[in-house]
Amino acid sequence: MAERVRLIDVAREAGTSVSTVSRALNGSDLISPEVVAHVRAVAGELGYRADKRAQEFKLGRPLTVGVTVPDLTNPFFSEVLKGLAASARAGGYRLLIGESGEDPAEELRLVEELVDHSGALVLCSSRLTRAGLEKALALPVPVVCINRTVKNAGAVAIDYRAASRLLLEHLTGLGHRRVLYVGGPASSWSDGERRRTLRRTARSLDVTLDEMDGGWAGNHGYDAGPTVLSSRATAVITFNDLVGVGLLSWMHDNDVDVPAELSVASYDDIPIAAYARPPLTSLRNERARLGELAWEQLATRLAGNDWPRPDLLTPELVVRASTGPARRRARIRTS
Amino acid sequence: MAERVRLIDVAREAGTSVSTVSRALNGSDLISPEVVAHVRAVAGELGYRADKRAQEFKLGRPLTVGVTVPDLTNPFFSEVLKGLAASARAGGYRLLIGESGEDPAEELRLVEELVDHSGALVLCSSRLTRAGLEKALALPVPVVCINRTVKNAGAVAIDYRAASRLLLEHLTGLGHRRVLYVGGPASSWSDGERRRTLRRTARSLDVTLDEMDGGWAGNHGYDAGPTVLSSRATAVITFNDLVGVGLLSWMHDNDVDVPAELSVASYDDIPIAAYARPPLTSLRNERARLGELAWEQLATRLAGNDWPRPDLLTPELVVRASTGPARRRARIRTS
DNA sequence: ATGCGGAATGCAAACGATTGCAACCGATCG
DNA sequence: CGATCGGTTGCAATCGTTTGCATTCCGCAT
Repeated sequence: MAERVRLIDVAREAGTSVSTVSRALNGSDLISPEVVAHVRAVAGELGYRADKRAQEFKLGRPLTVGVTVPDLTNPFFSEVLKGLAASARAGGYRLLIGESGEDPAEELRLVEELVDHSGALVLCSSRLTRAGLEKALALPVPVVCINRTVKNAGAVAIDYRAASRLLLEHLTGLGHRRVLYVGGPASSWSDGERRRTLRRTARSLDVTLDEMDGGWAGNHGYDAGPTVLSSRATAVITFNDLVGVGLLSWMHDNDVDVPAELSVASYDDIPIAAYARPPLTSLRNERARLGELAWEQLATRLAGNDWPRPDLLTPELVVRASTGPARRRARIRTS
Repeated sequence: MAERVRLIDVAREAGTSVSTVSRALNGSDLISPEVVAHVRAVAGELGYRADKRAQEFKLGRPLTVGVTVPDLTNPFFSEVLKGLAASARAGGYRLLIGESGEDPAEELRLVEELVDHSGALVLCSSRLTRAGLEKALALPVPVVCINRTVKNAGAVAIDYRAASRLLLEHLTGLGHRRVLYVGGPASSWSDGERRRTLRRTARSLDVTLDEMDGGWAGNHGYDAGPTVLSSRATAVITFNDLVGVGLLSWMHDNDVDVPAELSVASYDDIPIAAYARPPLTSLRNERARLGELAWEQLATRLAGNDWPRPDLLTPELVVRASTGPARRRARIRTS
């Protein structure tokens, strides 16, 4: 923890003015090469580092992007952040990350705070209410939504219509006619989309779709076990892999044979899906790409152009051992 | 995206000077209550938001903490971040998060960048080389290390000595005399600590400890399967749960009965450990608390005091079905 | 009436950097 | 030999906010 060196210190030491130092360091062509070399040398010696706060303040544009995510520990969001961080960094921007804890009110507070420090906002799987979202979009910075489509803002999302179709076609192909969806958090837009598209596709495929409420974590899936077992569905689709793995775990504990007695499939294909027993059939999506695309939209906008059209990412079905042919008759077991 | 409102705009509209507006908004007692009310009203109407960049610049202290983590998608780090973010936020600070991708050189670059924007640094499970760390500590901001002890800096860590003892005592209690450790990333200080303390404890418990190199993710554990199986150990300790789950998965695929033929235990107890089959015996640690403590150290230091002594968090062994009595004789199977 | 004190307010100087413009230099040209 | 010019350099203003100090205004005591 040494003392902070300022431009004026370098100037004094180098025997020039601050303007000269500034120009030398920033590579202006108005300065003679020898002076540049000298100043650079002195600056290096003194360990000068520009005060970015002063710099950004003077230049007027914050090189920071504020990001909100519902939950940092969810692998889906971590990977989106990974992609976003890498792209933003390449573009000279940094990420200010805030976690809302799946709470719409907290997310709004977060947004208000982040905007004060950022030149742009990325809302990842925003749990904001309609009104909250309007408020966010009225802020004096560009906003991109990931996994939530809105007007007058950037938007990148998973193509849930395609996703749901892939899942249901896979299951009907295995002979399933009755499918249960174990839902996610009520405030999640993507849960809504999953339900909507599942319903619609189920209708067109002549599949009966049951729905139940769930959540986003492993325990939500585990706890759903009894209800799932007592339902008449032969296949289950869970909100995400964490829920799916939790459900598989309950089935294992209760000696339900997956997939012989029940098929389980899910969205997202996070790494552990492959290591679940049985390995979980899931929809792979390029989450990191989602972050990259969000940045691209933002970059376009920051360059002064209009918002590009929303990006939609089509997932890919990864079939594993958790799904199999529908059993022929009703389950005999008494739960 | 509206126009930016500045103090001077509010002042003009309210018919006062900027100083009055500033004082009114910041709650100085030098201003008459009516004026305060009026100014507040006008500011609200105009939608004034202070330019934090200018504010922090003027006040001279950056209210931002830079954090590096090796990998955002690792649940261990996510939870540390969660705890850190919450505490820092409560203290009026924000987090600037950077991901090094497990790469020491990249982490150093990251540190250099973060420090320009932050008033303090937290290095989470730093992969920095000794020299890199020295460099970081020489920076003009206070630095806290999580899971890596250093002098002249803040430090909070898991008590790996206690951790390793808990694991080995559990295993010896089950009759295991030969244990294999599947290691983590070479650049990880905590892997070094785990090895060191395991060796030491093994000696004192008269257990034979074998070691092999591994990594930090599920596939590292899965890939370690053949080597593990062909070893003479009856129990395995993995670097972390991700590796452990991967290993369990391989054992399942290859019909090795865990824990009858082989016991598996691990560090960290991330949520999925409980949902693995069999559920994984692991060491629970309060990762979020690690983040909170890091903040507390930082806060003490920022308040002008000396660094407090390092915090050590003692983990707790969660025994699950992946560990059991040692088998009596050498394995017969041919891998 | 004058002076004085306290409360409320405004003026102006910072913070550390960037940058338009003026000033300066030596050399070249008329 | 003085004016001019291109190439360097320094002066000073500026970004939006905070804050020490001066100023104003009031009432009240002398």
